[in-house]
Amino acid sequence: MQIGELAELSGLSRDALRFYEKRGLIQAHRRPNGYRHYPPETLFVLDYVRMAQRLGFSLAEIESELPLLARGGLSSERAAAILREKISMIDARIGELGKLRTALAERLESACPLSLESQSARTAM
Amino acid sequence: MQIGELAELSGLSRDALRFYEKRGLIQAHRRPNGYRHYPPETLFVLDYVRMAQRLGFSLAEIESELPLLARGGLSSERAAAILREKISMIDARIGELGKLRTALAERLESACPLSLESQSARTAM
DNA sequence: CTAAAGTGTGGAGTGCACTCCAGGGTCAAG
DNA sequence: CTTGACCCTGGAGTGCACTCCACACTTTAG
Repeated sequence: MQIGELAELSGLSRDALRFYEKRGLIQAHRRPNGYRHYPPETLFVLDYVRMAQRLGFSLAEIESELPLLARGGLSSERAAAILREKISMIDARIGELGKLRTALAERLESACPLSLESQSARTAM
Repeated sequence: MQIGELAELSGLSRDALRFYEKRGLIQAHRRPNGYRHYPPETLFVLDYVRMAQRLGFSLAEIESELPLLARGGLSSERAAAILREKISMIDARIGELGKLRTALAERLESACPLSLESQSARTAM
């Protein structure tokens, strides 16, 4: 697969893909003519990157774990530790979202969903 | 409360607070000497802003709903609709996090948590 | 009265994650 | 053999969310 196709399938721009390659998030083989050639798994890597990114992780954070997970650079225990840490970060984030959801839902159920000034100190929203 | 105290209590910089004011996220009264004066509720607004932001909403998105929620600019129905929309966005996000969590947990339980290339197409991570 | 700490403004600078562009090579179709 | 679609590189530009700075005024402590 060359860059145009990958761009289309992944929904990312060619420039973004080249940028990700520079940062080490994805890799490409080169054809004799210099064109990049991607294995199909690259799509899964990109899916993961995009999802993690949408959930608030920076490319730097994604970068630091992805090679470990995808290309097995380290020991199993180390990788497992990273996974566990990541999972607890996700749990924390889910918890926060739940809190925010509750706050919004309460406000929605209350007679008057407006005005923060008047309701003052009861909820953080 | 003046800006220094608010900065300390909220964990934001004075510059960030002045920036938020320019954008309309918070408001300050002015003392005769020109100093900003904040009512204590500002802390709740800032809590909300920070939480929403950490969860991936841009200031522009937060901005567009906050005045409605906090200062009651529109009708109740409109505000309620915005709240409902926001809640469903949150639900969607929680769902995505759950999927990501499952994918990571599966990988953790599998004998070899490493290598994406070798596992290929089963999970997107 | 002076020094230090706090506040004001406007504007330039920063880091991130791209995006766009100029100038140029490659390849398949007609 | 030309035309159009695709690809390459390096570097400049963009939008967001701040952050830093210079210079000036105010307030508080000694």
